[in-house]
Amino acid sequence: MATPVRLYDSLQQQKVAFTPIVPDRVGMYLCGPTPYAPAHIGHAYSAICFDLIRRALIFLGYQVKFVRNITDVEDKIFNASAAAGEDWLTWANRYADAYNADMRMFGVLPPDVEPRVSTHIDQIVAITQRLIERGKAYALDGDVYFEVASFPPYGRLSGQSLDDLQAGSRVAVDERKKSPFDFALWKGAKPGEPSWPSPWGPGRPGWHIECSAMSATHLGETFDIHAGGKDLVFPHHENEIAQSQGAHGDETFAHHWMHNGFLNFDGTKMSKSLGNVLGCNEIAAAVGPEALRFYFVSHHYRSPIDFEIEGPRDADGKIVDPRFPALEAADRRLDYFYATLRRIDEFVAAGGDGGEGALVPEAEKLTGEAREALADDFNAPIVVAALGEAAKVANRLLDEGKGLDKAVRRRSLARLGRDLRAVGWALGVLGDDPVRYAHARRARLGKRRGLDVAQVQALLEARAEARKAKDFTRADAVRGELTALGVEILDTPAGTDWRVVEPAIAVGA
RNA sequence: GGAGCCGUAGCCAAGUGGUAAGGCAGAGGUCUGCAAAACCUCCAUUCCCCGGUUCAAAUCCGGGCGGCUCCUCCA
Repeated sequence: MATPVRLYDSLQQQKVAFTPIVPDRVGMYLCGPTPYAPAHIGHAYSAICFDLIRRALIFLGYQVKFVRNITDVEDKIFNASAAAGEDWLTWANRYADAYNADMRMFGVLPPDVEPRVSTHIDQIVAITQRLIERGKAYALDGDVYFEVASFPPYGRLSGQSLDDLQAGSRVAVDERKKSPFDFALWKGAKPGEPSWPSPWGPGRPGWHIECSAMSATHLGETFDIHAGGKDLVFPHHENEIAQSQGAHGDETFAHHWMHNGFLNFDGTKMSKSLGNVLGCNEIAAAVGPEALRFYFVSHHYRSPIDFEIEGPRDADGKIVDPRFPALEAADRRLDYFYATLRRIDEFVAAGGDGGEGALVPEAEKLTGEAREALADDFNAPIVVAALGEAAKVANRLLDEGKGLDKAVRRRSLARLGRDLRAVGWALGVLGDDPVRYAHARRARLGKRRGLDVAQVQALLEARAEARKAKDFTRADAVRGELTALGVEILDTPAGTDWRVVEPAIAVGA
């Protein structure tokens, strides 16, 4: 049986007990991207937050069906592809593929179903028709609008009344509509835009209806969890509720709503107009994709997350060669975990896992602690702390073996290695091979430093010779040269290993 | 104008009624030819401020102050 979970439900605005519709199974829908440009780290944050929740549910024993859509019929796609003189669907597909490649890089599991608007037009037309039949929508000059007044609970999710919205409206009012808040389910075709036939003439879906249609198609009219970025609460999710319940009944649709916090830069939201949008690749090249993931899961998914950017500034105050201190710290911490795993692996490989039997008590705590923390609204930061404790125990066992039964020590370390990986999986980290990770990290940092590996090797050999000859003055001098290059020496009984450290951050005025 | 979030050590960050997790940085130590790594010890009588409720509050309530967001496309 799966571990009972408490989660924060944005509709009820409190932590509630999660009761799946079918025991031990979860149907989950996440609003996916509109692929018209390369993905930025805001996309990654949302995807990673809910990938974490999905993995945590699986870790806790649930069978999860995870649906994440691709909104491939949308103005932004039409505009961008038209400007480039390319077919809109080809354009959307290319960016959808790029999005998926980026998310894979960040350890996001592919969705079980990835529905696209372009292949669900029939379902969208059907649900629109049903809304008209039920008196919740009206056709108007080839468009179809949802009539907000027909759905009294409107505004419940975002905690606003229609009156409040009316008062502060900044929307350009379309006079034909019955209410300014009525929104389009179907938009009549405009010249040069793709369109599909419908009972109201050729046209295409409005923005919100696709999620109502696709969630019902793949998860049913009623399902467990609907998730998305906090920014989607209004109007997108509000409208989804109105459409779905309008079409299928008041008790239908998502049992729980979950929203992740915003991603900010130096305290301000990321937005294209501010020019502070950061691409996925830029981050991956700087600190490695897993460090970004580790940084994200070190924060609770509902908290806003802030990026610091530092670096020398040019005359206009714009940062050149941006650095991300927090992400670099995450990268170093990740390196600690992988180094610990590597030590464990080598120890177990050399002498076995000790077979069955008793363990040191600290070596069997991790999984239980992780389960408890994840079951309480997916508290990943607590899990990260528990991982740290487990790694510390492992390093201690590796350093100090005396006074301890040999088999107990081996078993404990083998267990810690397994549990670190199992719990790491739940967070989407520590899945790489430690040796490969170390090499990739060294290569990445070496590249950033412009390191000449042959030169490093030569210096390492020179130092080894000097040490062999007990010429420690010379050995230390060579190490000084290496340090200046950013190379850190790690002497071990097995030989000398090395790694690259990040350069100090120069903060410009 | 309406709605909401947030404010915990030098920094990052959990905790949301029972007496402040964890990480980074810092100090000391073990180990080491010396280092690095790893490990050990120390590092918030206190959670923006002021009132209130309570046996008990960082956590609940009221009032301030400060920061952010949504109401328009946005992950």
